[in-house]
Amino acid sequence: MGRSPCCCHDAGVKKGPWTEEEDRALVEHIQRRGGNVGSWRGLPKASGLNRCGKSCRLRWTNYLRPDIKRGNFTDDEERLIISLHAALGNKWSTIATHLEGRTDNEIKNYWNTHIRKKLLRAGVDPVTHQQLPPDHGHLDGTSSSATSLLPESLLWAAAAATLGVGLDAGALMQAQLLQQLLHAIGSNNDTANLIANLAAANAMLNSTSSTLPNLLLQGQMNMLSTGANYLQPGYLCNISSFAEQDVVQQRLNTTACPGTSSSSAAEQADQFGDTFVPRDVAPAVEEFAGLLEPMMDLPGLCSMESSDSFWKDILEDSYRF
DNA sequence: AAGGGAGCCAACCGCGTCCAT
DNA sequence: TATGGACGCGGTTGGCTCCCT
Repeated sequence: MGRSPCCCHDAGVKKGPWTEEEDRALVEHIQRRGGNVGSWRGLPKASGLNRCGKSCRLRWTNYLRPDIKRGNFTDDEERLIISLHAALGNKWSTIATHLEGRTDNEIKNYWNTHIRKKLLRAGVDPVTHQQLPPDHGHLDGTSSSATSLLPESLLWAAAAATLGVGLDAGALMQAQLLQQLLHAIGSNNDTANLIANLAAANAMLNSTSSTLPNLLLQGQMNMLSTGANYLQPGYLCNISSFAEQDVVQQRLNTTACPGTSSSSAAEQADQFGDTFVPRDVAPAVEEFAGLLEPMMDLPGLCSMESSDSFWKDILEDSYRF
């Protein structure tokens, strides 16, 4: 399967920055064809451009396409990129499909020039998304308490290992969303981290690419609280509206004294009934439960008896909260 | 004002994959 | 099944701009 010589190697084919005339010629040509490019290889000749077809494709997809979003990345977009990168790695084109109007090249550049440095400053390895060793030179000399409280790398690695093969990116996003929520839950006494992680989770929920309705989150948390039973139910109440300011405040008040909640854990667990999962979304919740079912197999990945077992760590951390 | 370093980003390069034959 | 053309992707480069000295 030999690689065909690219037309870019032809003598006389123009390289480098595109001129306005070239842009106009490319756009007009594609518009004349009703947006249907056809063959990129044949495009330069058909449009009268002295460019390689590859170069034309790149110019169109990265710059001239009408649906490209201009301007700075929003905080929500940034968090979504980080979450997706944690789940997918350097799959820029896949990540780009989750951000409307953003190109893979743009995301890749933004990652390399902004996010990467930001993560390093926060003491997070931008490749593995794990906490860097304490002796790593943080620019601000601090580390994120939320990220250090939960065994996130284990959680995510196990979740990814379990979900990654059989499920699509939407399911992966849901697993990552769960991670964000666990972060939020784990960020006791750290309002900034709590809100940041809730916002990240909320951004994922509101993402146009999210494959599941927001309400399904309730099903997810219900399953986790009753099925896996590794988090105290009190923390999970009404989690879908968690990011609302008043609820955040309520959460902060509650977590200030975790043991002094007015209602018992059992009473709070009851709230996961019809109150929080309305009957009209029950079929959707069921569907989502099916998607997340592989996560229920997570304990099987490592022994409960093992001293470094995954679930044991989770349990210990959750009870500490 | 000028020079140099750093940051940014559009564009290029080459490999992997898909698909038609 | 093998082959080769075409496309798409991720890594890299190079030139422009900004900022600092």
